Amino acid sequence: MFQLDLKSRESIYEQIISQMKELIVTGVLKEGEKLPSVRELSRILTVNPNTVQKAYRELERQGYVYTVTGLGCFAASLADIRRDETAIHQLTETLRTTLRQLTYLGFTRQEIDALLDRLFREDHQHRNDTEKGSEST
Amino acid sequence: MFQLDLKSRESIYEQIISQMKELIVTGVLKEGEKLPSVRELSRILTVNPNTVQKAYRELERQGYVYTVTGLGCFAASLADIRRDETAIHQLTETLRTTLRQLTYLGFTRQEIDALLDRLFREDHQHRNDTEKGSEST
Amino acid sequence: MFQLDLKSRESIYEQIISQMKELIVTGVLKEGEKLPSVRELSRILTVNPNTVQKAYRELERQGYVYTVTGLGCFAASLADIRRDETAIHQLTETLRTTLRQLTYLGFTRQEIDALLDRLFREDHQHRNDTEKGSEST
Amino acid sequence: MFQLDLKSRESIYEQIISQMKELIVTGVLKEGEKLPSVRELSRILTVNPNTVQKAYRELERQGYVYTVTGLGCFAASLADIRRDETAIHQLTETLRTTLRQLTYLGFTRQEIDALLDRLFREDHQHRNDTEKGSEST
DNA sequence: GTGGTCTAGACCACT
DNA sequence: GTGGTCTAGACCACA
Repeated sequence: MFQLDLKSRESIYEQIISQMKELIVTGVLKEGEKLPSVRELSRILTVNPNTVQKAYRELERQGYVYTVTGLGCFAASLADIRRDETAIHQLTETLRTTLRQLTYLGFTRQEIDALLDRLFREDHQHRNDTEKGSEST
Repeated sequence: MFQLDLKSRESIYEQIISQMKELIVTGVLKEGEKLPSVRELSRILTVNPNTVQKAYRELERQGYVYTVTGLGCFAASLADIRRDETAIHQLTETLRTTLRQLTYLGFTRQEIDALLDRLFREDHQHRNDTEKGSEST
Repeated sequence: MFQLDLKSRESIYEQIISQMKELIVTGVLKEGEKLPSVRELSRILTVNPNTVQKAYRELERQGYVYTVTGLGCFAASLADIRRDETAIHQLTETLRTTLRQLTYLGFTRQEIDALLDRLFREDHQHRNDTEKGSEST
Repeated sequence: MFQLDLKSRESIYEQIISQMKELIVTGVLKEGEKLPSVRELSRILTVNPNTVQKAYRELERQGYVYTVTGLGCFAASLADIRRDETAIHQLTETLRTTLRQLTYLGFTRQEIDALLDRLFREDHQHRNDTEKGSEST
């Protein structure tokens, strides 16, 4: 379910955040569904509960989950999440920087468009594979 | 010449790296041209010399500059830089992740294409402004 | 009758307390009238009986209800409740802090007065709506 | 400089946040001025560095300070802070609840207005005292 | 020196 | 059981 890379530059709690976001936003975790408890996930990943706690707290702050003390942590509604302008703005800026650097490396507009097309096709393929994988589970 | 933003989450040495890359790859610093010395640049930017030193070392590792002991640091050739498959691969992966996250947030292929178009136009504008600015200097 | 919001940061027993207070103090629950039993309310709200129990105990401690062993929990008299200097003092202190923080954020006395006026009007509207709603029930 | 109340219902890191906000927003800590380092403040308050760290991180997230790794934490500009709509919204909601509860306790609009007037006068007095205090330091 | 992350283990309030 | 806070002490990257 989770793939932690301890050697990655991305810190553990950030990896938990981004992977949990993916589970929620792809619908694997549906609205109102309970996330594993802090202690449970910390056991599964063999990391400290505080690390999971930090990730969950940030997910709540960003509106991806909501917390009920004594009950647990639950996935928020996709409609709410998608209204998150901050996330969109950050992604746009990343995109801007990446495109600019590609042009610096000599890529033409046409080459970049071709690259994007390839990525879209691969992503589409990836999603189909994932869906088939989750169906069979 | 340089714009450091202390409030940015990007560390200072990373800002030096990306701005120096931009100067080289846009041709402001031509092949073989000498970069300011570590001490000089650290004085100009009022940052710690160690910080500039770290940026220069990383630029050399990535092939953007080469160091001649006793003489200083010089811009590498654009042809060499652009042959750097590692950089291209990393940018492609960043692009892939960013596009995927945008689709997660509900963006359609059409909306993403429109966004890319906007970014290209803004970047074109940006480069024109920069060129005019450097001409007058 | 009750509106629990699990997503709220306010804990469930606190939500029960404040809503029960509102029912008593607005006269929906009249002096001496019996509150639903702990078990009954916990079933209605689908929350843990301990949670309702905790809310009732706190309401009694604050003088809003009184318990007759074996019979249940009853609304106290408004006259008694309103003589509660502790509640008034706490609200005054909350008010003081809130007003001060608004001035910190740059609000002038005039802007705060305008804000208060708006809140009074909205509250008046709210109460009219609620009364109509309870009449039809 | 700081007054921590370990018995308070407000947690330590929240007390640090609110008191640091007050120092910034009242101008005791001016824009760009350095806050005490995490370790230093933790020593002063005899609390764990992690607790101070948590408070600083939240202050940064809310835009009251900005962080430069390796240099420290600095007060942000008042102009930026005052554009924080979230804080204003939360204070407005607190105000709404408080006013409503006062009316529940039998307060008339006139009595509440008189109370507000008293609080404004006391707060004005309080601020004059504080300014004199900081002048003499 | 600075902030940032992580572990280990404790205690609390809420359900 | 749940999440939330706190301590003690370690290690890392950055300036």
